[in-house]
Amino acid sequence: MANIKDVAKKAGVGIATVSRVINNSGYVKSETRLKIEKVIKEINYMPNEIARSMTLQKNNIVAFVLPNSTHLFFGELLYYVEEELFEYGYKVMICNSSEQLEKELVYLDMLKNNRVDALILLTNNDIEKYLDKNLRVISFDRRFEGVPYVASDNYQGGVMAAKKLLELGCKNFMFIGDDAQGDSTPVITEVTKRRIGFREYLHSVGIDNVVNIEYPLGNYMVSTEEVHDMLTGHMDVDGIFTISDAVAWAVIKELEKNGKRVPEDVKVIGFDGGRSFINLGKRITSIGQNPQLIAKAIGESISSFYNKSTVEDKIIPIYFSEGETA
Amino acid sequence: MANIKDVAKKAGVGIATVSRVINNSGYVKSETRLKIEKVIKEINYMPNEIARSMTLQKNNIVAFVLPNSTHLFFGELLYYVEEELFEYGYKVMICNSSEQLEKELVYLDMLKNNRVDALILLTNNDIEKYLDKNLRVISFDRRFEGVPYVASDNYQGGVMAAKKLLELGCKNFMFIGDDAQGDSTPVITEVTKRRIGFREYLHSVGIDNVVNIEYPLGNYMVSTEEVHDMLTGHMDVDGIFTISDAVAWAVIKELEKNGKRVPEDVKVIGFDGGRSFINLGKRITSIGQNPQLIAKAIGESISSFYNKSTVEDKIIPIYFSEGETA
DNA sequence: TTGTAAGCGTTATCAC
DNA sequence: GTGATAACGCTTACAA
Repeated sequence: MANIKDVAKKAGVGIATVSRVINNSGYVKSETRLKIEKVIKEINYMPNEIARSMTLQKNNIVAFVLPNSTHLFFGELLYYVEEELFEYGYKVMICNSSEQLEKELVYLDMLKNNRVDALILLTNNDIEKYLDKNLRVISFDRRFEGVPYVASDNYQGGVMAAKKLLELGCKNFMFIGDDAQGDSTPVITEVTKRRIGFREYLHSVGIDNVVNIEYPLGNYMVSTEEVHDMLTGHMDVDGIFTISDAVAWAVIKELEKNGKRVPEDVKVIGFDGGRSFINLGKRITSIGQNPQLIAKAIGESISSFYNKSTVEDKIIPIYFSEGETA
Repeated sequence: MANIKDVAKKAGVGIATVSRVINNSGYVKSETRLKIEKVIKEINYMPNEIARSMTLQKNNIVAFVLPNSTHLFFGELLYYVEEELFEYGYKVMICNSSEQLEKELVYLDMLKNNRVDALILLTNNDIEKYLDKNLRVISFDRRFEGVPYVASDNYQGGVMAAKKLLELGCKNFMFIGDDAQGDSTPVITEVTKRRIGFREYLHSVGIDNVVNIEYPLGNYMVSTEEVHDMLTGHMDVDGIFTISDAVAWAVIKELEKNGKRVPEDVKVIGFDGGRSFINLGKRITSIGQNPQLIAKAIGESISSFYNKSTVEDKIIPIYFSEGETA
């Protein structure tokens, strides 16, 4: 493979001049430039990016660590993050951690190794002790001391769901979502705020008997049996808010199996935006997260690492997504 | 950040010795090794991977170029590819090309740039003229002259679907899938073999009046209107084989809208494995592709680039996936 | 404007 | 066993 020396020799110039031409930097007589460009084409020269990273101490690669890219919402987010960062000239390395701290740490090391310029971290693990504030890490949906984060406005999402169910005349409420209460190391994720917003709003209008279902953190899907157990003894609820559309869907199926009509008898609101479930026959009413806006925020944050001294936290608005289940 | 020189100085040895310790290569007195390891821990040294890539001319990054990672099957494939290559020590860079040749070429350049060691290419574009056989490219589901490929046994998949529908007593057959016949540059993808296998098997048992529906290549989903048009005038068919589960699902919905019962009146077999549609209420009967096996094959091929002179093409077996639509 | 040379942090060759 | 030193291919002072 041809290198910069070959070009310089063949064009009868120094390598510095070739470098100036490639990078459009400094002064080059247009005559010389033309000659060099001709040679570059002739011998089909391409600058070696590894060598470039070496000198520049930057490789324009960002790693996105997430539990599982086949999860509906995460997959969408990955898609938009890649699209957005591409505009900035960054390439995205993907890491499906399967929630394993060990695999997450491998990528954290890659950041320290200079193999990637920044890390987007989407995790429920207790990774705090491995992070420090001068690492270029963006956290999504989770707060770590000193690490900039991006999150949807989960609290308002909860409030919005509560308001909507009230508006529709519901009387008996239920929230279903994962939580860390049962864990040995309790972690407060941003996601928890969906529950908090929901319950606090209901509390503010004098409703306190909300049925609260919690299952272990990080289970992105629930099984039929689990849903069955969750609903057992609570067949009187008529307004359910779930932590995700995937869970909402499972709940709706179980309700219908038990002879309940959705939304006539029970109204169900999910979370994420209902997009991925369009083909399910019934479109889920949902609080929508906007992966495109989130990706944009992440892109800005990453580019801020190199342009600003501080990177701001960002809260992304959610929206109400009309559907057929509430 | 500490480098190898710092370690050497602090340990009172040469950098070559440190390098030997890090890489476990060559002879090092165990006493010296201990001393060096101690220093490495003390100053928290990590070898700079960019520099290493520089000398080794290898960076252990593979780019996976695919149309869209949110497509159900592609997303699964991406997941397993990442998992499999991780075992080999490779990291995966993702590129959603959105079918744009332009974006695919950016990644092809990265391969020539040394930014990635190999490329996994999943495309319907006419990228042939940009490829050459000494590039480390693996193609999935598409054959390019001189480029090793991995594909499911699409032909047998078509045969399997035909046999099954016959076995179930179907008389009037239909195939729905994309194809390049209408394109300016006709491209034969491996996927086309699903159609060929299906039709050839039916032909071999004397059935030639198979209704053949084709739509433009690369549309991974079809709209309600398109499906409506496809079925118009063909309400007598009772055995349908579609190019993907996503299309199968759209077809089933349209059939039911027209008062047909599936599978009682019409039997439908999709392609991909029906996994992603488990929650749809009805599980699609399907010819399954095994993303895990495919990923394994891709991993082997990529590692062969560095160990063998030739990389073999690989055809991955498909399987029949029992469902409720045939 | 242009070229020489130092430096980026490794690995690997080759004397000692 | 070990340590200089030459690559690897680029960017960027600094000198000319």
